[in-house]
Amino acid sequence: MPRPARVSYHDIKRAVTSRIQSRIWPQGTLLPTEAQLCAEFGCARATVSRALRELSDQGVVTRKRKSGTRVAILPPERARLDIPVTHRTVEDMGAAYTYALISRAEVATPAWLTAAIGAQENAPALHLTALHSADGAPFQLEERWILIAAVPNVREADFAAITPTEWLLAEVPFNDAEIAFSAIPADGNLPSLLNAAPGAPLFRLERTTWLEGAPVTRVHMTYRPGYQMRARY
Amino acid sequence: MPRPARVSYHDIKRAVTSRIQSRIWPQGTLLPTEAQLCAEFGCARATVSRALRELSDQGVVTRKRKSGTRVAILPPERARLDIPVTHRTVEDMGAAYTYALISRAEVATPAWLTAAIGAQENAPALHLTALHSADGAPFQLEERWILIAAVPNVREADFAAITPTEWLLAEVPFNDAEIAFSAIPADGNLPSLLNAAPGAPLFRLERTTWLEGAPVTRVHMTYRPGYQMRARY
DNA sequence: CTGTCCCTTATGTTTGGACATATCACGAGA
DNA sequence: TCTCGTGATATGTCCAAACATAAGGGACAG
Repeated sequence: MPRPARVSYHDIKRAVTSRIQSRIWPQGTLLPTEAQLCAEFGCARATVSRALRELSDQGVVTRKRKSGTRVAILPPERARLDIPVTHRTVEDMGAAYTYALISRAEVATPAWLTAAIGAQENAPALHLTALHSADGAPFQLEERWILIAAVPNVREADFAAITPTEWLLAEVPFNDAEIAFSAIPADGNLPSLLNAAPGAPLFRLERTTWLEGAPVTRVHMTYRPGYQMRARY
Repeated sequence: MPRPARVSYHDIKRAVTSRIQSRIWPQGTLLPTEAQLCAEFGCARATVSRALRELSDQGVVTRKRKSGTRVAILPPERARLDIPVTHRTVEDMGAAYTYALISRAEVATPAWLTAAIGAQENAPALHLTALHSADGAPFQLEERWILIAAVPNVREADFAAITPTEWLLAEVPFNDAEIAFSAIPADGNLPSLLNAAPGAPLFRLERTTWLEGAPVTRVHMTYRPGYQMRARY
């Protein structure tokens, strides 16, 4: 098989993954050193290095100085999940997106929340609920707390005109976030707002974001009955 | 501010993210070219290039040949989710892990499945159900179909001794996978097996994997009531 | 036998240089 | 006016060389 005039790091990635998948290098195997590989492929060490670094980022191999590079044991099923803003999710389904603010109030952060995110007791927060709809049918209910200390100008934001998610993305940088997925029963005002049978299972995404270690906002996004969140990898 | 003798691509990443977060470069801004940046930081273009490439991988900036590098508009909320094998999930909770095979049978792939994953009609499959427990309490119910054509030696596998996930990870490479999360009601045998109230909301993860475009296996993993799947990013 | 020091080795990073390639912008020709 | 080329430009990739750094392993002393 003729090899291209110049060997790309893509070629090396392909060759290595192929040997791993065909069990030429079973899991746990120590693979040749960068120097050996670049001799084999006839390219610079930087090229091999980049290929192996990217495979390491993907979790296909693990690398350690001096020890060398090994085929990862139990590839840790790593999925990259893109969570677009609801606006886009709905439009990608080919539906018309509409948004309505349901409630807005300044409150003291509830105790369960301060404990969960590491905020000060009774820190003032803006509490919002909003409904995102697809073709007029309820799609997602958003319940959000924004810590006013973290974003003082949130008081001036007009959340009837722009969704909290989009306002925050535009106004507030954040370093760190945590998400959690769970299944919850439709209770409280969920059945009527999301057009669900009482007690019906609903998919919920919770996200908390921090800036420099200080909590900024927490959101609960509860989807309409039957919603599935998907990802490929 | 004194700068280190040699500038690392980490320094550049920090400097760039800092300018983005502090709104010196608001979203959509075209940032200086690599050549300009490496003049500013006093380093080689390859160093700037690596920094910007990694920021691009993280979704912080978007790059296009000739056009240049821009601060990403609406950073697409990209989460990397690590889904360890159940074995590890349970042990990471500090609980004792046990596993039991509940049923094993060769069946024709059900029609809804062939349609969903692109398999042949009535393709023979191995159908398994198994229960994963933490400290003796049901933790996750696994229901799996393995296409025998894709993995002929699955007939010899002893799934009483090893979990299907771990056997497959060790035996079968795969290129491509899709996962979906949803909330489902506890019905059928779920209430008794997972110790859930009938109709209670349960979190479910579905995963399908392919090898060279041919489906290999589909699994439904249903978690005990109240389970949350978490990720940081 | 055990702990310390040092040498070796494999990966990690930077450099300065070169060529490749996508694509924007502009100008000539239809 | 519109279309098609063509050059300029910013990113994409590769190279050869060098130094940095973590860590395994052996020599040596206690």
